[in-house]
Amino acid sequence: MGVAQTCFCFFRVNWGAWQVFSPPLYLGNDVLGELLDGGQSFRWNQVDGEFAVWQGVFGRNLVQLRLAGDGEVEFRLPSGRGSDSEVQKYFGQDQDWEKLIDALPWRSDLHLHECMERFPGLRILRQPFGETLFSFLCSSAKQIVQIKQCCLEVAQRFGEDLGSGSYAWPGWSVLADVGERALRDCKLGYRARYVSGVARVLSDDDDFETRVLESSFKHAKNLLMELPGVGAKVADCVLLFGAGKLEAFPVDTWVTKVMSRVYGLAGWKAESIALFGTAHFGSAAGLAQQFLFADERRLSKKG
DNA sequence: AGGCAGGTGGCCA
DNA sequence: TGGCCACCTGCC
Repeated sequence: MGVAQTCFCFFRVNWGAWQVFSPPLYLGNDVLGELLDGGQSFRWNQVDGEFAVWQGVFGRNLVQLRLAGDGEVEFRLPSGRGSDSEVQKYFGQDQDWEKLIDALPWRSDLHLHECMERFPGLRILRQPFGETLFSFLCSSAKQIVQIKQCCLEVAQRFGEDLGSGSYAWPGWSVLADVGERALRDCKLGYRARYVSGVARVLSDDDDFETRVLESSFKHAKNLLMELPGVGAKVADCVLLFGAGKLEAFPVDTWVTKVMSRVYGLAGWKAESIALFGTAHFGSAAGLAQQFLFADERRLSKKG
């Protein structure tokens, strides 16, 4: 429960009409929740009092989402603001997910197959690069709820007010200016030093993102890991969720658990598991990772 | 009430 | 290379 939910001083948004995606996007309620609020993005929340409406932010876009009766996903933007095509891109509509899914080794990997059937339609969001890097810098030794709080707090204090209690991510140059102390006040703890350091580097380097996008996976990962606070895990998350490099295989505690229990990799180092992941699951290893991850969290919640 | 959390970087053998 | 520990702090 952040400040945005309890304060009614924000301006109301005049929403445009509900629209569908092209090609159409069908998801179950739980899969939609997993997609928006399952650790890829930290910027989505269910709207108070409006059953099954999600509201989120990326870039300067404020978006609402809902499921029609037949399971088709619909979205809307504030009238006259935001970009339909950016929403389409964010949801990966330029990718052939059926083909990517089919290319995963589900025929020979029973566990993967079961995870995929439990979360039909799950995909990888294509989030803006900078804010993806920012969120995962905040993620170390934090749980999803806390990461969300940090992202909200920073946006609220330093980002543009988009209305309806939502705020844009402020960008590196603003973060470089506000300094480490102010970031600590946003509950970032020791991560404030990392964010501040990265902000100082990237606010002076306009084509870092371009270099990452244009580099091979391995080179891009090395580029990211030169930044303070970016190790292998954060680099993989940024490449997967914020740079469209689907071969990235982030290894966190959940993935470590599945890989040791199901794939016999107990005792392996995270980096070795990541190499195994890319080798075993192939060029869309990150998509496989997302299925395994979602299922592992489901198991832990069930108790 | 206190341990622990979706990691990183630095130091030691 | 491999292992251990400090780093912050709010939530379960």
